[in-house]
Amino acid sequence: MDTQAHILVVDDDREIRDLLARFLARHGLRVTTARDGAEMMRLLDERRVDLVVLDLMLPGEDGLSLTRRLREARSSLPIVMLTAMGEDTDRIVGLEMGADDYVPKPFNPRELLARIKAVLRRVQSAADGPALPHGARLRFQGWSLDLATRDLTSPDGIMVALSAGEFSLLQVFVEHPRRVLSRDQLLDFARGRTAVPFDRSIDIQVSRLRRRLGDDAKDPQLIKTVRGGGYLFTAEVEKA
Amino acid sequence: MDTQAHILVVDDDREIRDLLARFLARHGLRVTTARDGAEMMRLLDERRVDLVVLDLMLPGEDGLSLTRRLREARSSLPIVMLTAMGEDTDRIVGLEMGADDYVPKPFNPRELLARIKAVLRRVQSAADGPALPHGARLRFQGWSLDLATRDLTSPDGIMVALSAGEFSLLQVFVEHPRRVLSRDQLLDFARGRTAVPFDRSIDIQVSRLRRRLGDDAKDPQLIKTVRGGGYLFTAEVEKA
DNA sequence: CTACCGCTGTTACCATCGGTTACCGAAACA
DNA sequence: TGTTTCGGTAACCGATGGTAACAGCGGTAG
Repeated sequence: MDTQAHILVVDDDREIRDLLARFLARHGLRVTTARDGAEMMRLLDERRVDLVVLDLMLPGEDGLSLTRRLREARSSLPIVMLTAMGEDTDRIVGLEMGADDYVPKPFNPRELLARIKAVLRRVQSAADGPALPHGARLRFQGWSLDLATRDLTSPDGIMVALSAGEFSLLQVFVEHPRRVLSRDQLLDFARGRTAVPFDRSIDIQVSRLRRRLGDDAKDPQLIKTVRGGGYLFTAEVEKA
Repeated sequence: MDTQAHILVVDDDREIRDLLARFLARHGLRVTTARDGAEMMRLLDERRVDLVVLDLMLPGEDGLSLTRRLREARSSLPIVMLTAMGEDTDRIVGLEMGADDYVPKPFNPRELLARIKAVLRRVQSAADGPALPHGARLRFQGWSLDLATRDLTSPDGIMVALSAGEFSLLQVFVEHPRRVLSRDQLLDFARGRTAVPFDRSIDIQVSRLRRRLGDDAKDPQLIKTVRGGGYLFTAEVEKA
């Protein structure tokens, strides 16, 4: 990870959350915590997350069900599961798990850290995991974006060249359409960093992206400005 | 593992097959499953398989008998056996029959993975690397690359000479298409070394490879630059 | 042994990208 | 209406990437 990897720890036990947050942060990871599945889902929507540490036993929806839902929604997001030691659970975990790895409780934080790093390394090293499927194109208002080849095609069929920064910003927009994204969120998703005090870099990139898309800031069709709030990608996005 | 090892899982329980297929695939292995001995034999005939995970209890011919037959037919093929818990006799017999390792049920997937990897390591260090399949040609955007003879043929049928370094870089690209590869990964895969501080050697080799492929860095069709990330081979690669 | 040649990495120079600063106009506020 | 705050973008500059030129190395021919 060129920047700090961002770990989301989901556990209902406050002590464990705090312990892990401190321990992992001390070892160079960015950590956010969530109490339950609902909070996890909300955070995943708002921040770029590189890996989830998920407790199997949670109030409300349990870890297994959440794992299944995550696999459907964000198939490639790595999951490390925390399981209680009983044989029953072990069996269930063994059978149902779609997690990338798991660690039995009570666990040694160092072991958890090692497994997190191993999973991150694996995900990052291209040796496994299928590539993006061919022709996984997204369409919006006549435009067409291929996430695998990073090609953008205009409504009249002309290929438009995007710089890396423009592409990643557009990717964030098409993956979160029709909702207001704050500058902080955009910076987090697109660049994996947080804003410094007078940070205008997102404004600039939005301006440049609008130009590529032929969008006029004074009468925007695709990217609307929400004063005091952020930006809004107004088009409907469909997979094709 | 320079290429993905291919594991054949033989078990009559569908849940276990699916669980293992997903778990092992997540950990960098290629997985095929079979329901019984007959299907296993058919698959072994059709594909290169590096290791078999074999359930002892199977409908029809049982695991022990299959192991014996495998040892006669394909003596060196590694076998990891799944045995019902507590049946000491089975384990002993299994090992005597020639399984390389066994894992008692109910098993911990991680333990199975560890044993599979251990066995693969063992056999791989014994006999290094299987030979390339003869005449395995890869095609992408009209180009054709023969991994065995290291010949590259252009869309108009002209043979293009590649230096050793250009070939190995191209090989890395065609084996990992449609994903962003960092300079570190490319250097690691293609040269087996890690980058030193101001290392530009990959940039240079990419530039030279682009020239061979007639690709323009300013409007690349095959190898795209991802600023701050690495390079991306955009073509779809098919085996022919 | 020597001269030559092709391959690979280093150096150096230039183009492009992306973030910062600065300035301006528009919107919100008083 | 005057003031303040926010957002758009031109202009600038450091960082990143492309590649020509060169140097070192090993292989090969004479």
